[in-house]
Amino acid sequence: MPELPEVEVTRRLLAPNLVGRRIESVRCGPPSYFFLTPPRRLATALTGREIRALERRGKYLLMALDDERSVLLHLGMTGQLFMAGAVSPRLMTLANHAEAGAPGPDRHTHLELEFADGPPGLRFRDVRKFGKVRLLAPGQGDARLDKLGPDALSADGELLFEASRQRSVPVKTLLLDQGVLAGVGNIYADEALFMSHIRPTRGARRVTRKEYLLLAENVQRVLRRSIETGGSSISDFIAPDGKDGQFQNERQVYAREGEACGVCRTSIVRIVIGQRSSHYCPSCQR
DNA sequence: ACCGCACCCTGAGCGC
DNA sequence: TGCGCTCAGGGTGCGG
Repeated sequence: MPELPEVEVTRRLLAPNLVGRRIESVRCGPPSYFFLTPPRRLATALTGREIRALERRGKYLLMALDDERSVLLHLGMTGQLFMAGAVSPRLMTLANHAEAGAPGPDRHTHLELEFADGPPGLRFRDVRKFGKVRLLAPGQGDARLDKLGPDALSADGELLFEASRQRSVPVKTLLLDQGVLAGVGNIYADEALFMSHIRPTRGARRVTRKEYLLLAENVQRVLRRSIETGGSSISDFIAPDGKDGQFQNERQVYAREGEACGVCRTSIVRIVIGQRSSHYCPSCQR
């Protein structure tokens, strides 16, 4: 689900619901791949704390607490952060399952926070458990964050060009490298390359400076547009208020294999690059 | 330093 | 209806 736009939409809708509120109780699911900090330790640390801020770094969220500790969150592929009771038109049972007195708690909801001032609480659900939660001590960094390149919302073509010179990978792979540019994922990489008329298979070194300048502009453009429309709700993403994003309706190539290119009517092609599906127009992108 | 690949996990959709 | 297969927007860790 979540690339930069979905994470940013999540942050913007969540922040007003969280900042300034005090955590009264915490419920964690069983220890799993999902918990980088053991759930019991996490629950103890969070209980009684007030949330001071919610920030985004690339596809990560950082929740700052009033004791100078913070919580690092990542949504993985299927993570959903939402306020309890949110009604999702597509995934109705999902958001309400735990609250609606359904038979037993939702086995995919791994973290639940209740607040001292009453409902709604916060829910973190993640079917595939590729998401992550980690408690950070005061001043403690995180190797994952340290490795991130500049944020993709301020993508810089000169930097992309520089980073591309010693790389032998396809340009698509370069765009997905979070150490080069933080926040671009599979959908927006394909879309930005289409907008820039660059074929995703082309070697990163074969892309010119001028093309990287255009590509950086289009990365910014497509990310901003997606944020405006609430992100892409293709399979799992719902916003914290339960609403669907709308950007999937504006996709030009992603998951449009066999459909006509909106510019030239050529059939969109799907191939695999670096174990990820990639989509492009063989006529518009060279 | 870089690259390709296996792997982490669960569910949906498809062909038979 | 059921089975087996493929696919899915994420990232890490390994060996070459």
